[in-house]
Amino acid sequence: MTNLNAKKPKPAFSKRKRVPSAQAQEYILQAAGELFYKEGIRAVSVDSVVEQAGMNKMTLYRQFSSKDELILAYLDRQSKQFWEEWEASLAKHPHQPRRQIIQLFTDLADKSSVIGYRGCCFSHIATEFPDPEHPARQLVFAHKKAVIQKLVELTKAMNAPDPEILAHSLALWIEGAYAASQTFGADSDTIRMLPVIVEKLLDEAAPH
Amino acid sequence: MTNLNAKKPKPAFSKRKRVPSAQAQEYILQAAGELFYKEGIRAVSVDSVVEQAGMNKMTLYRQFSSKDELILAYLDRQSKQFWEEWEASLAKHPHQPRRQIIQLFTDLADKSSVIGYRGCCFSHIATEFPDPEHPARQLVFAHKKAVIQKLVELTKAMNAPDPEILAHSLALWIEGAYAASQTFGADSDTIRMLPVIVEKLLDEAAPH
DNA sequence: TATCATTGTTACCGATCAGTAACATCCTAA
DNA sequence: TTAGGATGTTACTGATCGGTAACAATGATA
Repeated sequence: MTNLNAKKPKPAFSKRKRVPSAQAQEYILQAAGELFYKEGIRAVSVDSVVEQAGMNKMTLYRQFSSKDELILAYLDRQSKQFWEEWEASLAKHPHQPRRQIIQLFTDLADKSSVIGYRGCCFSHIATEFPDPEHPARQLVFAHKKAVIQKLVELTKAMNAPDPEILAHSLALWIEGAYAASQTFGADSDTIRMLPVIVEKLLDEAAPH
Repeated sequence: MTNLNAKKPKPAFSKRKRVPSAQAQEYILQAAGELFYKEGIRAVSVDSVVEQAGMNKMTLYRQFSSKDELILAYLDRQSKQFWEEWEASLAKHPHQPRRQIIQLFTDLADKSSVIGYRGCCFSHIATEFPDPEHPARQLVFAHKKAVIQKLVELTKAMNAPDPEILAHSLALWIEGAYAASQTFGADSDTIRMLPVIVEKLLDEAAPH
């Protein structure tokens, strides 16, 4: 009752296995990736990340000094994965920028049609963290800027008369697809039309 | 010390003014509108809404049975405002659907360039409430569907050969503009190009 | 074998959250 | 004048949040 400092002996089951910090970090980032994307970043507690990872909260806080830092690590991972998928799309049609662009959108439409798809995790950040000065927002800014830059390279490579305009048009559709996939779910007319309208735009912007 | 049930007499300043419930509701919805949009819905507490409104928490809970219900009322308001602005854009060029569409995007670009603009509050909901069955999500779904429907009406009115395709193309750009304005802020190349690319698309989709 | 940094575990902190009970005060209508 | 419903105010609940202290167990190295 009054013995506030009582130490419970605890059976000390010692079910615990020692996990090297690098692997623990991996588990935690994987769990964070799933939960943040599925449920939203603010909605996911550090405790639930830890539980999903099968780790202990202290283990997390020994790797990441705060939830914010965990979020940054999460975004870093997502960005790497994004560019891997991007390059995978391009690799299907080497040196054919027009077909590469169409492939990007076809793959995007495919991904958007998977149940559980929730759009772009970077856009989620922009919504969930209104302060543009937040470090996570800076990562979002850099990421989206890089996407436009890569699109410009592609539209230049296909000799579009106005590569900037075309690239921004495409970038807006990418963003739109992210949003639409969230609103309308896996079965969306808009998403289904996406590759078609891109092809039409490319035809008109730079006849081949 | 131990007198837990002590009632503090309170000077009873009686600074309180009685406000009829309808007006209280108005104050609360106005405060909720500002805060939800600016800071995000999950990030805004009921207490802060109440404080911003200059009301008391009980006053809020006598009008809205829960925060969720307040959110629904907030969305209802935003939807009404959205359609008012939409109609205002159309009214600038009666019976000229092509110019009406361009006006919609011009006005959208203008709004997106205002400091503090945070994109589409309905898209925020989709991000912040992952459960598609959430009543707020249903409102978002209905709203976005209505937008596409209205766009189809416009593209049909301008005798586009494929009004559905054109309408969805435009809808994707609207969504994209919302997202881009958040990422890049008030000074965005993408947003600046928006009216131009729309005009180009309209020219090519349905020559006038 | 002894050392000691690393890892595992529990219990806790103060803050904040959505929501409510209980009571004080006011205003209107009869 | 009075009764009673509407409104104002305070203080509270139980849950959850991000983050930490303190200590126990472990295992590689010397």
